[in-house]
Amino acid sequence: MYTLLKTEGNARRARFTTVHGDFQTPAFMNVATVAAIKGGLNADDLHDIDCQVMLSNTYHLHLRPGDELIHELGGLHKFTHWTGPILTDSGGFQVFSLAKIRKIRDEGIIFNSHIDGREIFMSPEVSMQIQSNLASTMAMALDECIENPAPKNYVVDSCNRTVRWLRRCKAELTRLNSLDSTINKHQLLFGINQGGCYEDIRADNMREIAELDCDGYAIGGLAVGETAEEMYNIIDVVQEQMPKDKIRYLMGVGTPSNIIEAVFRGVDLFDCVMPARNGRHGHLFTWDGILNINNAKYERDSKPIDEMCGCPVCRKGYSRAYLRHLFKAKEMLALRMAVQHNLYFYNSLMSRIRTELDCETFSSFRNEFSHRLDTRI
RNA sequence: GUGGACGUAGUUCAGUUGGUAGAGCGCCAGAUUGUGGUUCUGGUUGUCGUGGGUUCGAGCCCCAUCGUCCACC
Repeated sequence: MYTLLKTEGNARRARFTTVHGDFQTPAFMNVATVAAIKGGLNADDLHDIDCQVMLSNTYHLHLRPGDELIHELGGLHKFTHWTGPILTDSGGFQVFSLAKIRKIRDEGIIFNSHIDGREIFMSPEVSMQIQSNLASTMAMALDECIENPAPKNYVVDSCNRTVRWLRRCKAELTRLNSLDSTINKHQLLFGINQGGCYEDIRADNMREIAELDCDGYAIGGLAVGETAEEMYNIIDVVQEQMPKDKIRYLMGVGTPSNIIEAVFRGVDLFDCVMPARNGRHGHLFTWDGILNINNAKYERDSKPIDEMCGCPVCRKGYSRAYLRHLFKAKEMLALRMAVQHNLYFYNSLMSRIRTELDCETFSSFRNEFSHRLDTRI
């Protein structure tokens, strides 16, 4: 349940209530694709970095270890020891990211496994069955994420198909939630808006899926090739058509600046691999901008990554010089510390945004930080 | 002492019959948006041990010398 607490312009401050506890929005979901945060963080570590929501992936967990196995072991919460809310992505993004190995039909998607090449069929019903087995808090509808730019007639056909899939997802999830064997009988369903960079298709699509009364709505298919300005424009167009009383999730976005700009435009929820992936490559987020810890200038730097940061790494005073050494030595501790820092930074960025909204000072915060946080130092 | 092998980029080593000195690693940077821990893209690096000689031209051939290593005395 979405409870709006405050607004500032289009920006929204709210609380989202689930069977696995509440979380405060705007929020960032920490990505654990295969039920693990890459970099070696477990559920206890997630608490230490102020994570509110964990995100896992239907496609990846279906392939390995298998959703039926996770169901047998009591669902993702028991499996991972994470007790808070979990959102599962539907597998739709893999149509985009693994595009070389798939066929899309009206019935569903045919993948070849990136692990062993075997053929996998993913229909809206199958995706819901997998996510029901995983017993996540929130399930995503199966969609097709279209690359930008794409021909208009293809985008129209694809969006129509994604809407038909959403109806099937909703019917199937209603059925699954009523079964005795289902672990989470209150699993929520989020519909996904698509439409590439075409304003009219985006708006029509959003109006159409809003009528289906989902538990939340996502904007998909952004940050996949278009400019930031095009992305912000699409968010402006879509949010006009989004229900005011439902949570809004911008999928796969983004940089700190992208997030601030999207919150400004009315988005509540985010996820992105950037803090984890870039962290693994030594790019660390700070309140002064982004630093690359591999750079020679940090060789003798005894300061923490960010003196303003309260993460488990900075709080204890581990130095930039030490982090740089760990990266150069290719120690796994480097990955762990970098990911802890970056995810904490993202979670604390969201916390800061919520505080600014509570105090009605978000727009001045945006003016001061939106550009700065994405700058390289 | 005698015989032999080897000295080329920070490092390990290629380098054809004598014809504009190369690679891997490292180093220095950049990229990354519903995941790429081993990924991708660029860039930097030379008294070819030293000194002579032959040659139009030498990392390569010849002489000397220094150094390292091996074998035998």
